[in-house]
Amino acid sequence: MTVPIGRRERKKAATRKKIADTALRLFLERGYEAVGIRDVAAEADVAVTTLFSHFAAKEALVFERDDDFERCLTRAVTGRAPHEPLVPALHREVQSLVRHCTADSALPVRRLIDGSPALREYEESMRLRHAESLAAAIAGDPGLSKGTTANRTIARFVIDAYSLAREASDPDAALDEIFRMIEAAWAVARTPADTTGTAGP
Amino acid sequence: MTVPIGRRERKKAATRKKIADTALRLFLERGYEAVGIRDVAAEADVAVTTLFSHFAAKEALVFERDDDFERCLTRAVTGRAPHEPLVPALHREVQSLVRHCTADSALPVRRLIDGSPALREYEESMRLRHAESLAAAIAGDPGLSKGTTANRTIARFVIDAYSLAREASDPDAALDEIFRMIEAAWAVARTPADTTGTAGP
DNA sequence: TCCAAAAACATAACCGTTAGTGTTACGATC
DNA sequence: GATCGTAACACTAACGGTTATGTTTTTGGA
Repeated sequence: MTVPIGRRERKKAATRKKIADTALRLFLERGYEAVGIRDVAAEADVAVTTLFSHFAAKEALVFERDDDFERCLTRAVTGRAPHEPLVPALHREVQSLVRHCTADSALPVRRLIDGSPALREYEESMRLRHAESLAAAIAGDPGLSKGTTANRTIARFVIDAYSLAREASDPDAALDEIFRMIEAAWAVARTPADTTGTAGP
Repeated sequence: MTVPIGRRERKKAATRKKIADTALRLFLERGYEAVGIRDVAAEADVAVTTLFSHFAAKEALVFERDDDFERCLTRAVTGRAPHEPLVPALHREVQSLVRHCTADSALPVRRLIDGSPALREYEESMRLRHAESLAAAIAGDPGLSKGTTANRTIARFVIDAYSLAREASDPDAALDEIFRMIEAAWAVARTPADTTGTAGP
């Protein structure tokens, strides 16, 4: 009843993990492009079709923990203290995410990704999906209603902040600056009913 | 001296055009994924290798005129009137680009792109490159020096504006709103020397 | 115990892309 | 105008990611 995880799901998870671990190890050892899907499958002792039943593409083998990213972001919106303003909450969360991925322990994987165009491209297209769900989370917050365009725009800007800060020489400083810009942008985003220009009576 | 285009270059351009035209026609007729590279090559009466010597990838067959996009953007920066502020110039240019691609004549191609994940992904990764060269153009302007981070950030925001406005139900209105946000963001971006916070004397 | 669903499997193919290896047509040079 | 280097093109064959097809094994529950 509680969490009756049966043998079946446990085995499935184990297989998935074994594939991911094996793949990452091989990629780090020999380089991403130098390792074929068939190599990974053989080393993990599974069939190629099994591998693809767990992972949608070769690139996905590297981004195992990536729904985490999405969850962290949306939770920063939906789970923040009542009346806490949106942008600072996102700032904190993105800061934590950037620090997490610029940490020394994550360096080998980062180098792996940066070294392969295919992986970089894949990552960017993931970010777009993340931006969409972030926009949805913002849209779902009754406290702040600024209109669809404003929500989606801010969501994109936040994702940009993550990706730009990561590449900067001083990620923390860059992130501060970008979020100052985002704060200003959010401040002037208009509410749905406000269809007038900038003029007042 | 002037533009001595020889037969060779003319033939090359003709081959390229024939391939692109054939590809687009087939894609529109049967759908992008339903047409293989070998189909295009056969119909254009060239070898597969020839096709790939003109186009880096299958997706590139659809985005023939895409350096235009990049050129328009950078020219909007480098070629604007002296002392004309940056953001409005970019606004005008992006507006023109959005209108161009939401025009009725471009609709079939847009549907083609939106209908294929591969094409959407390819387009987005192009946009990233465009953002980089836009950032470079901004960085190259002696009139405005706000620092690398600010430049790259604004460049990304502008690209976002294009991509978000295109998908909006009212592209013009959405673009106006987004550029109001960008204007605000640009206004608070700090100059390279300015390492202080928000405080004044 | 037996059944239906789920998971893993094996094989073979499809498709984009590239390497290797010529062959032709052009433009420049003498 | 004959020669020569080279850019463009062609053909074959392969490589690597991905998918279709159909089969066998494992598992949870009736």
